[in-house]
Amino acid sequence: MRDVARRAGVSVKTVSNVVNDFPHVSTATKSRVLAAISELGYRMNFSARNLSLGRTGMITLAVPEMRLPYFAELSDEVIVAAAERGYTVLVERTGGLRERELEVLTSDRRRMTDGLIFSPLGLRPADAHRLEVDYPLVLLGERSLHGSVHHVAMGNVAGARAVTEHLLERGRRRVAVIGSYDARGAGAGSLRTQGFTEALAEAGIEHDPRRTGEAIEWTRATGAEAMRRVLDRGIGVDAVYGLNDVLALGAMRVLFERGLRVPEDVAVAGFDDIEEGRFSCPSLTTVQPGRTEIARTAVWLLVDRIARGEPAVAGGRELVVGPQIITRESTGGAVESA
Amino acid sequence: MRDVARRAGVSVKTVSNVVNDFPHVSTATKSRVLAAISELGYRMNFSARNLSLGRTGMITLAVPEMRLPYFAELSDEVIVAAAERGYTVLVERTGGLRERELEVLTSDRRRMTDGLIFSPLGLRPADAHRLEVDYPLVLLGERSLHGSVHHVAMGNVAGARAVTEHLLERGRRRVAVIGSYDARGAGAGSLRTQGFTEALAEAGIEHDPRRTGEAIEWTRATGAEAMRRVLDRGIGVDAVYGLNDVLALGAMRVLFERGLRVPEDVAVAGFDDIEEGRFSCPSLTTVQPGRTEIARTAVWLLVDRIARGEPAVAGGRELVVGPQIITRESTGGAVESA
DNA sequence: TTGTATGCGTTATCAG
DNA sequence: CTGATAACGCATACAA
Repeated sequence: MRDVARRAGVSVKTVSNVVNDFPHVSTATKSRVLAAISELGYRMNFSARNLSLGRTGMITLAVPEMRLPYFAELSDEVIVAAAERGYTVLVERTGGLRERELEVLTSDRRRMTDGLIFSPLGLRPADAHRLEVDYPLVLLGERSLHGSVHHVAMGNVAGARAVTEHLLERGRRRVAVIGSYDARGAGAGSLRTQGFTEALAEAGIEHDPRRTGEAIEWTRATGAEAMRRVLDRGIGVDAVYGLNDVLALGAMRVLFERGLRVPEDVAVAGFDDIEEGRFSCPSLTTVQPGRTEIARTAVWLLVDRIARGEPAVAGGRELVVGPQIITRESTGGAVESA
Repeated sequence: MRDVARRAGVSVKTVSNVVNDFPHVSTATKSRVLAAISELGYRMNFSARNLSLGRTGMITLAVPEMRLPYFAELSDEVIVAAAERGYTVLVERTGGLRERELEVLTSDRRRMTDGLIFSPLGLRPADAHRLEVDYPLVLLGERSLHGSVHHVAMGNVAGARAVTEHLLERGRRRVAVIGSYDARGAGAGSLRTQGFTEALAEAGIEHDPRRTGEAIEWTRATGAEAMRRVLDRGIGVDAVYGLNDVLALGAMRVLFERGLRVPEDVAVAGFDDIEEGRFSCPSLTTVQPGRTEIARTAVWLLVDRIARGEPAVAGGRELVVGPQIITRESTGGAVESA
């Protein structure tokens, strides 16, 4: 930049003004500077700018794994939303492990960016105080672990309720649930289980715990295993609710292997509305949690907080995005959209 | 850091030495400095370090879209491999658009990181010279667009050949191909088409172009559309080769809708070995391109080049990772592993 | 082994 | 509207 200044016969400050498109620059000097810039092939040094500005124009997105379709699709949305606001996204992979999640919150690497959008999975309620960080933070995806942190939640309970009710309306009474009870009590698992339980209770149905297939990780493989365990107990099942779509798809795979027809013998529903479920055979009834809105809202909240330089621990807002049930072939096709 | 130095009664330099774990520091002063650091809650400023060092410890990964399972799984692997080498990954989303891809190569944002791992999709051979950049660059996934750039390729032709031969060995003769011919000639599409064509030719079979379903984008939806077009031409089809797995799964969905059984009526195979194909109904025969090895190799090549500060345009190496065919239910189950 | 001085490339301040 | 100069926080000679 100094070279450019010399070549254009102006000061460094003026070059900076031109580069940053500041208002008070005469057209003449501006074009002279621009000429010098292109002649010298000058490119700005971001590290220097970051140091001077105290900001980096990057935000961190911390998710369990990219290979989980929900997080892949979410990341896409976050990256797009961030780009709209002029931010680039640094991805941290936690594997859903509590250790790694705590590490991300305090790591040095995190400090390279202006803020964090964090989708915790392994964190327990007892870890809530660890979320009182001194940088902009927005939590994603489940119930607030800590009231003072911005948080964009999905309607886990409502969605789970609605989809369970849908199964019951289809005349199913022996509904298996695939996933984890998540005894920690704050995660999506327990909330979705809660919605499921509530719907059953309301219909006067008692859930037989033998129809619960637990799964710590939420993958197709663990969903399949959980489904096998339930079926192997020899208890009748006429519907399966997967706590998310990949679990449901894993379960569906096992039903296929055992020669059970979906939805004739067993209806299947999931949660997340990943694209895969629109093309599975049969296509999967699910809950659309409002992923796009969640991502956009999270980015906006974070960028706002960054812009106004607020301390992160001040008045966190909890925004809940409404879920929408999408009925497809796996429960017998469209009936209603609640 | 100055505060820490003052508090510990040493110089800034000494603090820096401690933080960076330099050898020649006495244990006494070291512990005194560490104490001061924790008392003051000091954290290093990365922007400053980056400015001084001229490196950032970040690399950029440019992919079309995260929601495409292949790239989601690839990203996961790259992130893990980068972490092993102490690097963090910044994700750029190109959408597979040529414009965006060219932009990524020269953008200011790119300059925030030490190097680029780039999976081009829209770039044409004519754009090859645009790859002569002055920073460490590693290309991913297809044939070399430019000889002087490091490049990790998969065995597209060999894999496509093998999987087509597998279909032919199963007695199929009317094989449809779903995807794009990619007339630009350098992309995975044309290479995989080439392998397909070669295998047919070797078996003395002439490919009827009416059995080609083109698709610019490679998604489940475009795969389904392409399959529909082929079937609607009324020409017989006893096998389908999707140029990648999501295309094949989209095609399989259409076969399902039309009441065609897989593999009895129509055998189906894909390319990529995404996890989804292991759990689809039926499970999908495919080509495992060596994703993990590709990601690891790319990261190592890039980090090496960064470490030794070589100009990017010097002697690019092309490494080809061998593909492996994986036979599953969609072609009638395991027969051989080539 | 540790301190001092200087540079990294930008932005901000405050004159002019 | 523009220029000189001081931060920004750390690393790296080189000196002690």
